[in-house]
Amino acid sequence: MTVDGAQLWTLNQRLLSVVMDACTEELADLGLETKEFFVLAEVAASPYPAEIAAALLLPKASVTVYVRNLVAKGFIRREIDDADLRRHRLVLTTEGAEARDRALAALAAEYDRRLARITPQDRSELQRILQEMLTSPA
Amino acid sequence: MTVDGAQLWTLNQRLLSVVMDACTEELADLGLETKEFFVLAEVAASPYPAEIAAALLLPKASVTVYVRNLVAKGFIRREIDDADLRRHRLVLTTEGAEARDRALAALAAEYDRRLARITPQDRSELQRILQEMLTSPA
DNA sequence: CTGTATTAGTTCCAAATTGTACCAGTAGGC
DNA sequence: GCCTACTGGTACAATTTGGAACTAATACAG
Repeated sequence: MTVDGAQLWTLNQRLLSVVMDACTEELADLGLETKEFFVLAEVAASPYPAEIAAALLLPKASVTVYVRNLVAKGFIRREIDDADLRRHRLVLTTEGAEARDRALAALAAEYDRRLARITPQDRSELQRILQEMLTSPA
Repeated sequence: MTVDGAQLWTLNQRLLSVVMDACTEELADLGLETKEFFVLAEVAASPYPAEIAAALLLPKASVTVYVRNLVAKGFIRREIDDADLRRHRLVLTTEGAEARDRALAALAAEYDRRLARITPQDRSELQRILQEMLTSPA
């Protein structure tokens, strides 16, 4: 079971990498770097930089950079939080929401596509292991 | 379905990040940086730097760096490939194989543990979506 | 009120990452 | 053989990333 866990983890990891890599160009067309996209996609759920950093396990300093870029590109706006003047409440612009939705759609499409396209062995292995893991919870 | 694909991707992505993050310290105890671990775990399947770069979607220059570190730590050895003198055939040392196995075990344990521990909503959502995706292939 | 501790966000700069240019070796045409 | 095109790996420079120190604002004890 330990070995299977490792295989599962590896396969899953690889699948996500491949999907992300395949979408990099599409994201670039939308004007988004990979990391910027992660931040953009998180803004609605976590409207403050500190929250984003915690949610995405990114250093605060990095979030500062990505937020700056996203603001410069017009995808988000900073507003001062009246309740706490230290906070920068982040707001999606119309363009930002649209770019995010397109990006997520591209990612989802690629994910589905790849799952059907990875090596048959890898795929059935992934399916078997996920199934097993999900049907016999610890 | 597009939305679900995006949710699935996001949840999965987050789960893997959290697992990796949780294991970082354990890997460090084994003497491994995260990226180095990826390379170490790939050596058996892809014994040449160029193969590793292709498999892990890493730049060749980065693989050079990680391989150098792994060699310095005594986890792998470079051998010249008699059939092609440009190639560096990479060989796991005993210590390397052991470190890799320990690292994979740690990762697997953490993965199982986290799957049982993420937010109940997140978890059932993940389960539902994965199930759906896997039982109705495109 | 003050004083102390904590938090949000940024800046600074060292460290990690990676694009590009490079050299060595291989493959194949002629 | 020679020449050209290509591949494997590395080195160096330029960019990106992130730890630590910093400033501003809040919280809350006394």
